[in-house]
Amino acid sequence: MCGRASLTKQEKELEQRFNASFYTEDILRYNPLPNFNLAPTQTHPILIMENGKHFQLMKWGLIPSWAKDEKIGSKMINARVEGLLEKSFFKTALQSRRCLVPLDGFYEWKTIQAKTKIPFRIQTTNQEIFSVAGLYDLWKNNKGEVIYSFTIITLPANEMMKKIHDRMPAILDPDAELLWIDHSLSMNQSLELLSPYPSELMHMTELSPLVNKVSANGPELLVPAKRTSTSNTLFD
DNA sequence: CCAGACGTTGTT
DNA sequence: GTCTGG
DNA sequence: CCAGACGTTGTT
DNA sequence: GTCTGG
Repeated sequence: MCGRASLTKQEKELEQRFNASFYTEDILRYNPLPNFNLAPTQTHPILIMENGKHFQLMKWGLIPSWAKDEKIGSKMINARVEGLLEKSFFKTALQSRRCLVPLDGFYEWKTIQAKTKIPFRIQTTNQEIFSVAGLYDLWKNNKGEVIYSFTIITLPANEMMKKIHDRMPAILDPDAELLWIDHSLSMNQSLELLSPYPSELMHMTELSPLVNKVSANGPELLVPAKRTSTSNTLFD
């Protein structure tokens, strides 16, 4: 699964990386970056291809347009790639509402025992911004305000990720990013772009439990955990 | 046809 | 909205 | 994902 | 235990 992430860069860096721009009013009203602890329901800049490439602020957790209540969104933070074509929940989004989720890391917790979990930060080896394949939708609340929301597609874990978890987010090869949000692709063509990112191009760092708290959000979260006597048995 | 669901994860 | 179940 | 709350009534 | 909030 993928339930927490980071994008520790500024808006300007994001604009340069994707050659796309923010809406000025979004930046004035919100201040989404940098974010050291992106959690479900929080607002994140998402890249879409509507009237040109631009970043749209969206809440993490897909709220389908027909939902009566936005609460469903906080559960719909991931979509398994294996089920995308079979589930009405996601199928229409896969057809016409694909998006890129820019991140520079994500967090996973390795379960040691029922009540013991250790957080890890996973990055690409170049430590740069990468894109995760996502889906989005628009939902109207009872005031008539439009709420954008997104979900992150997950794949079976690659060899590196298997050490801590059996799923991983669908990180896209940079060459596949623009295709993923291209409207001319069929659903099947878009699915062909999704494959586990190579273990050799990723690396992970054990963190302290500071990151557990959603309210914690600063560079101190990224400091690697001090090795302890239990650490040596983590991957048995 | 209509009615009702629509999701993932982890844990047991 | 769209799919599944009956 | 984890952390934290989980409720109703009447009165001001 | 289960749901909500972030």
